[in-house]
Amino acid sequence: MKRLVVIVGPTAIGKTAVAIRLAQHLDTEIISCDSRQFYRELNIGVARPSPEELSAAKHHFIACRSVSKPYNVFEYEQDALSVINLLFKSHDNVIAVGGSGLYIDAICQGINIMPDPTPELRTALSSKIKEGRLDDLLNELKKLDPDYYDIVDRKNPIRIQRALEVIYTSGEKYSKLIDKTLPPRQFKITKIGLHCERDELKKRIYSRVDAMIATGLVEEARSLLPFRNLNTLNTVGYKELFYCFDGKKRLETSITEIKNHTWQYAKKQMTWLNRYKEINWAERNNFQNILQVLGQ
RNA sequence: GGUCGUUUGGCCGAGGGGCUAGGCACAGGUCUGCAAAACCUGCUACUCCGGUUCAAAUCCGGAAGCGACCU
Repeated sequence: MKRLVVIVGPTAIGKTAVAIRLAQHLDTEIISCDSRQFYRELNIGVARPSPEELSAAKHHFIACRSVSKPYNVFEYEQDALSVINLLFKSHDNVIAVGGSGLYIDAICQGINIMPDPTPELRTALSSKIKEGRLDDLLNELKKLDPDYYDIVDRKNPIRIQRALEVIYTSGEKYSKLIDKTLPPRQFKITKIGLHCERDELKKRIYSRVDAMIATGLVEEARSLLPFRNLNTLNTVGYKELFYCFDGKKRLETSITEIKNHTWQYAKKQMTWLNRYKEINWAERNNFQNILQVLGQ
């Protein structure tokens, strides 16, 4: 049976290096599972693999999109799956690597099919939220889909909006649509979680941020200023610098914030990883251990 | 040395006799199409000493720190 090796772990732990080494070892290619590395305009700030790294092993879904044409999980899942299946025609193993939990789940478990809302509907709903009429939307949701109303995070506007978008465009209950069991994948999945000590990861994050600044993150961010209102630019490493360009913050402050926010991001990634019961943990440096897990 | 002002949690900051804003940071958590996003929970401080009061972070007196001005 074909096998997808999924390498996960918090940001800056060294997933890229492990994935490349493993790709070379298994003579295969890499599917990136990083929701920010999709975008060609984002490079330094999202720690995109270097040209050397990219040529050391074939990567898919790196810099394949523009920030002005964002991906969504469903579209990504479709695309990723077809690439994976294509690769399985000539390879026994394919590697997936990345830090975006939702996207990893989409690859591993799939995601229910739901219709896309029209931009008009989306705008209409989000402007209601901006006007502070979340309660109206909640009442609407309560009426249209009481089951989801019961379980939804009622303080999270994005969740409410999403549910209503789906309900309005599909004419069905959101809770019904997400309830459908997804067919299992036709390939084996082995998840490997990279681990290291907390303080070490923190240090790695901090010094990676310093390295990003040294290699031109500020200039990269400045060039993206025209896109600052796009959601894809609501990203650690850029948003902090935008405030700095406004003169609202000093560069030093922004850099510290990037470090802190990246660390917080890493912690949130861990809470996502905690749901993977079947994960195989390995120390970040222990490649032999990874090979063992894979039975190599 | 004198006068005036100021002193609130790790940081910023509002309030101003009883019910202790808020933000950031930090810690923990949630997650089925914007996910490096969004959201939730926790974190009860008012410089010190004395006084007034049933009750003081809040009023009064003093001390200390800080700031401005004066000599």
